Amino acid sequence: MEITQGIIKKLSEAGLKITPQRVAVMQTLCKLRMHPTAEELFAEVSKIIPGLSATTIYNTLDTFVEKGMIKRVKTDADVMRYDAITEHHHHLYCAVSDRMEDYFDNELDEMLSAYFERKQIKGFRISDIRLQLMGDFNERKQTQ
Amino acid sequence: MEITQGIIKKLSEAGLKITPQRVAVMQTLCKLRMHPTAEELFAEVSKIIPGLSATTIYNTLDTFVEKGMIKRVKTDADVMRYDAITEHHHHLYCAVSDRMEDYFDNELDEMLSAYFERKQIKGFRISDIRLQLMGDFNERKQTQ
DNA sequence: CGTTAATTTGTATTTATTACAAACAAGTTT
DNA sequence: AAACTTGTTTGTAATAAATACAAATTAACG
Ligand SMILES: [Mn+2]
Ligand SMILES: [Mn+2]
Ligand SMILES: [Zn+2]
Ligand SMILES: [Zn+2]
Repeated sequence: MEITQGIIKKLSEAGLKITPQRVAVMQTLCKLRMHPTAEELFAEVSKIIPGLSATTIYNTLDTFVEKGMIKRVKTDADVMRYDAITEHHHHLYCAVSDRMEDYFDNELDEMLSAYFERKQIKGFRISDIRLQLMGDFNERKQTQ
Repeated sequence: MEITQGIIKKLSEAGLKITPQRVAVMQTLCKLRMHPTAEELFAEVSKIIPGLSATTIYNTLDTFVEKGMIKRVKTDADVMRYDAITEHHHHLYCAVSDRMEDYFDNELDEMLSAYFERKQIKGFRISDIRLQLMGDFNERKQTQ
């Protein structure tokens, strides 16, 4: 399992013990590209680790966030979501379906850094520019 | 009270009954420029309306959002926040202090619409572009 | 005023998340 | 390999934020 090896490496680099729970959570989060909630992850990871505790999901996600291995993302809804992609990127988001997709755009990023290098904001030092592109996915047939 | 008149006008335009609770919530939300949470609003509005129910805050905010009179905003933390400003704008946000400030920038907006008019995203139609500028407010003396 | 429908309130409930301590297991030491 | 140590997981209980619901209240209208 190539993927598993990568995860194990990441875990030990972060100084964390390699547990089946952690491996499974990271694996699942990488697989689900939908920015799942803790509950969604709990359901999914439980398939791999029967008897898994919900608390472990929360613990694990918190730990991963602390170590910078994953990121939190928020939508307009009242649940925290998680993102396996830690590299800088933006999000496409449809408020109606609460669906969120990743958006990478280097040209955009360069344009924005150039812009804010020129136009400083008084009293604020920017460390990261996140775009949330609101709109709708041209969902096939809007039915369903 | 000029301000109160404006609020009353907005309420009736939205087809809502003018209640002291609604007026006080809107008034307070406009005054607090900090994107308060429902709980913060509850505390603040309670000063004006003693015996106010927390439920009323939630009801009122939901109604206002539905009518497009206010907006929800989210930070990395686990609470919903509300914004009296419905005009298009962006946010400066410091994750450490969980502080959020408004950011208006027409030049930026024009640059971005021009950019995305040219560079279409397959399968997604943009309706709004929201920037979250992460960073830190040059807080005087970082102490406290 | 009196009527009516919308709104508010209080209470109970749900959902998401966190706190905590005992049980357990990963990684290290011998 | 067995014992040790410490971090991790688990289950349960608690909290926080938000929602459901029905009775009490009140704004708006005639
Ligand atoms: Mn806003
Ligand atoms: Mn919550
Ligand atoms: Zn993402
Ligand atoms: Zn704002």
